[in-house]
Amino acid sequence: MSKQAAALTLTDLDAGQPCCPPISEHRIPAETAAALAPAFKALGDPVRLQLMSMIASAPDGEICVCDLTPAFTLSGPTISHHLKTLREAGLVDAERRGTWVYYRARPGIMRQLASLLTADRG
Amino acid sequence: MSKQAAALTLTDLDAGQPCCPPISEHRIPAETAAALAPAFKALGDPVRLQLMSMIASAPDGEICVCDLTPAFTLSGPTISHHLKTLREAGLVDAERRGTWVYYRARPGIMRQLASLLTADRG
DNA sequence: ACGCTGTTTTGAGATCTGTCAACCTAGAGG
DNA sequence: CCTCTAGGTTGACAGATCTCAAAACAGCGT
Repeated sequence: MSKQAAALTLTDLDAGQPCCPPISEHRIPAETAAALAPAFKALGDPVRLQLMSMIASAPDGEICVCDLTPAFTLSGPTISHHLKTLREAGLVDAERRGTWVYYRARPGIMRQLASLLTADRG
Repeated sequence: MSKQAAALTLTDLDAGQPCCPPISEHRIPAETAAALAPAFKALGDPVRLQLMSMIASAPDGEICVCDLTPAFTLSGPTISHHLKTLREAGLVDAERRGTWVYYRARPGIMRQLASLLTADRG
């Protein structure tokens, strides 16, 4: 990294909606890049991208860790670590209900990442 | 990488257009995740995200490295390294014309990444 | 209280990443 | 051929990341 000044945090991105025009229209300032990069970084691992997909496409909007773990040939702690990374990136929320923990996607940030990549011109 | 079976490569993603529905609609298979994750990973660094933004928003569709480097307080080799990462992720193309090297965004992959994140429901 | 199952945390090791200094290559212009 | 500038490559180092085993924590049963 480097030194960022004002520091937009990732949770800020959930509140305001448009955040910024597509990168094909305007250069994003350094602070915006610093705020958004961690979200892309979190999606930059095959396991996490697949986890994110499973969570986002869950029929009830949420999915149990017990349904996520057996989909991979990875240990429980490793899946838990990746889920924590997605959580800290602000991409998902977790809720414990009794024995099981359920994960749910946060649509706001995903929408912002998508709009950032969407080119409105050629 | 590792050992994936069919192995979609990143350059494949440029050809076919829709590649896959949004992750909020269907789980993406492991091969798709493995193919797309490197692109997200490349965007997961603040410097590269800003570089990508500068390239994608360049007025003539392309921008000289000599215009990119002075925008950062980083050494030339470091910028060159990040540009190589973006190149290998299939996000940009480079062309040398005389003394200077020009970078240009590849719209296909960006569009696919965006559509992957775009939720059509909820 | 005890044990059992699901999930997270901790600790450790191997690999990867961001950065720079030093060096190399490509082209322009004498 | 020589020199100058624009970029890229190599080597090295500190710090981050991925993974697992072991331990800890949280609830549910009995």
